[in-house]
Amino acid sequence: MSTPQHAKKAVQLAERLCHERGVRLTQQRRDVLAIISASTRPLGAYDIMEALRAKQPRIAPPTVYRALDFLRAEGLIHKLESLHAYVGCQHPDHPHFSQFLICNDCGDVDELHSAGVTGSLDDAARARGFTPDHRTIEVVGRCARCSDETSHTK
Amino acid sequence: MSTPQHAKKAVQLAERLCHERGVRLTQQRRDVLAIISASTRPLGAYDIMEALRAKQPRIAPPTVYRALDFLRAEGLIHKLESLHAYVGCQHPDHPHFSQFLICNDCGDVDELHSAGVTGSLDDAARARGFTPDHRTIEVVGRCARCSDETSHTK
DNA sequence: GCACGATTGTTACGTTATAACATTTTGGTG
DNA sequence: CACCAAAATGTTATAACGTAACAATCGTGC
Repeated sequence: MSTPQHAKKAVQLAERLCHERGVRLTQQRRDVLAIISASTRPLGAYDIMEALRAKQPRIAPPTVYRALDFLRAEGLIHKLESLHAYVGCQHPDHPHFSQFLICNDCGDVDELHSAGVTGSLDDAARARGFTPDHRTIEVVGRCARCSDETSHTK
Repeated sequence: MSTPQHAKKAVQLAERLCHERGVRLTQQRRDVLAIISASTRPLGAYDIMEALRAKQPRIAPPTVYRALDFLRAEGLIHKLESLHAYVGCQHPDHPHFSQFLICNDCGDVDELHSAGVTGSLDDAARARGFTPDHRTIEVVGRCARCSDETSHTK
């Protein structure tokens, strides 16, 4: 799912989107996005900082968090609250609400965009007079691949 | 919503449930539950520790986290991942999946139990071959009361 | 009483995140 | 081009959240 090619594509798409939006995808931000996009797993901020240090040995936490804030604001990455970790967005080119399936076994994350989930949640919220702004929807469990592995006798 | 009476009732109910389940609601655990139940707001672990120190000045973090772990395992409290904070459970007497509405303005939290939300989320997950275990569903926005306040001219 | 598991105490540390202020870079304007 | 203002980054320090590891104590059943 996440390969060097995938990372390159993600960065190229981000370049285009940021240009269209009149915001600056600086080298730092590009680097952070590339690191996240190249990973098959969610990365913590300090993991990202480690990776950045290959290029810039003196990087400090605020630099990383600022890049993460920017990328999140532009919808280029998502934060998984239940893991304190970050993943690339699968569809950064249009606004959407996501749900995440996080596998306990292999650590892989799948990003969903179920209109039914968002709809029923927003309905339930509005029934209480609540106006939704940001949604955090994460499911921890076991992915299809890992379920298959254990259903076969090893 | 959360008053001293409410806190007392929550503790009494917890007493009964723990007794039925054959687990021990010790003084520490009772104190932590009482502190959380008496608050109108989600409390961080260190907030709780501060409150405990009124009785026991030498409390350290592990003590608090152990009590929180117990109370969560028994379904007596919930953790709000997006706030790193804890709230009392509204319906500890039967197992359920919750969704939380978190007001950006006043900080109040409302606990929902929408079968529609859980159902559509689990459906979406299973459609990907994913087996759900634990769910984190939190909505940040503006509650009814705070919306009312600003719609009236001040 | 005593043996055992459960609970709590204690010390130290790991991880995640931000405040505050200095410096540099960038893009527009005269 | 030189200058300015805003944006971005650097830097230092610290806040906030959470756990590992081991010792001491408590509680219950035998």
